[in-house]
Amino acid sequence: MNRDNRLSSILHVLLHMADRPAPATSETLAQIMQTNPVVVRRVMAGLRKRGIVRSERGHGGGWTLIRDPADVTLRDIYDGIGAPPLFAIGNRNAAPHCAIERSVNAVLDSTLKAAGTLLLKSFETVTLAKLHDGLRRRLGAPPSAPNRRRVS
Amino acid sequence: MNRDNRLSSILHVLLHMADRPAPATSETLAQIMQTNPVVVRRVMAGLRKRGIVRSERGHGGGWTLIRDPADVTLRDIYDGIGAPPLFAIGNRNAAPHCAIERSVNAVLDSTLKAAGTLLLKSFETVTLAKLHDGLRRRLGAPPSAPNRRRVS
DNA sequence: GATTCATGTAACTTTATATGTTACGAAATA
DNA sequence: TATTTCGTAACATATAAAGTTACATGAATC
Repeated sequence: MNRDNRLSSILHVLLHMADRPAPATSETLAQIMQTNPVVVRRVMAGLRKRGIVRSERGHGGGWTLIRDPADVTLRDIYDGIGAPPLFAIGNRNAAPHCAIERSVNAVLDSTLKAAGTLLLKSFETVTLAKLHDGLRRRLGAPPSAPNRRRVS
Repeated sequence: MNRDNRLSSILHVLLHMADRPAPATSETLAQIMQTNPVVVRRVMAGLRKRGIVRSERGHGGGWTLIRDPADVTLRDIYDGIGAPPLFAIGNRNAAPHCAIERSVNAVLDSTLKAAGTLLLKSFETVTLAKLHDGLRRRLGAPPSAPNRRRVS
């Protein structure tokens, strides 16, 4: 199975955006993500719908983070990319005829659902600001100030 | 991403095996799983290595559950199929050059790892016997007796 | 208003991986 | 020896993420 990397990719990009004067073009962000600008637009479109970023067209256009990094959680971003499946394992048939299989599926589903709920809860505790400050400490840099210019 | 259904499938098959006089051929189990006998052998091979089932060749051969269903947990079966990835989400690059990306990856990894550990712990609490009795209650059937003949 | 820049999005291609299939060898029983 | 059944390599198919191309839309600059 191919892993869905959008959450990881977009987190990375958003942290770069928090360190830059807005707006950043899809082209610029694509270089950071090491991918194609269309992939950037596709994934950012979901965040725009949830009011996390804004896009502007034409000269000087691009993408801008429009919410306070302290208010944006990993959960918000996860929802922004469409809340894709969390687990790589699952049931074969959604509604099997065999009663034994239905019973197995029910147990597995509820187990996974409980684990997923916990994971999403932990996503809620991680904000962009925390990540931002956390990595600054790792890098030995001074505490963050929003939107100060800084080289990638 | 394609979901890995082996855990679900094999659980289903093992519960059928617990209800049958052993051994059951790959052909028979394939019909229960609605798949190909080779797929059955492939997945059962992992369980054999961990001493959960035994295989015999030739006339009257097939697969036999050789551990007490009360001692076989979901975790054992998960390990038996090779402990495949639990999550459908993950990092893009294992070892990125960008420090920000490394930091993001580290946070995401540790979050997923913690969730995975909890999930595996819950797998350890589910045994074949519990599933077996649980579904009997659902079906209104009498309490289980090991290896009693029963139609699929 | 024409040109350039940048997003919006549909359509298609590529890639990865789980699953399915074919083929044939090895071992056990009748 | 013939039949049954597993063991396994090799190949085919299906699905979904990611990548790419193409072109339309809108905004800023000239």
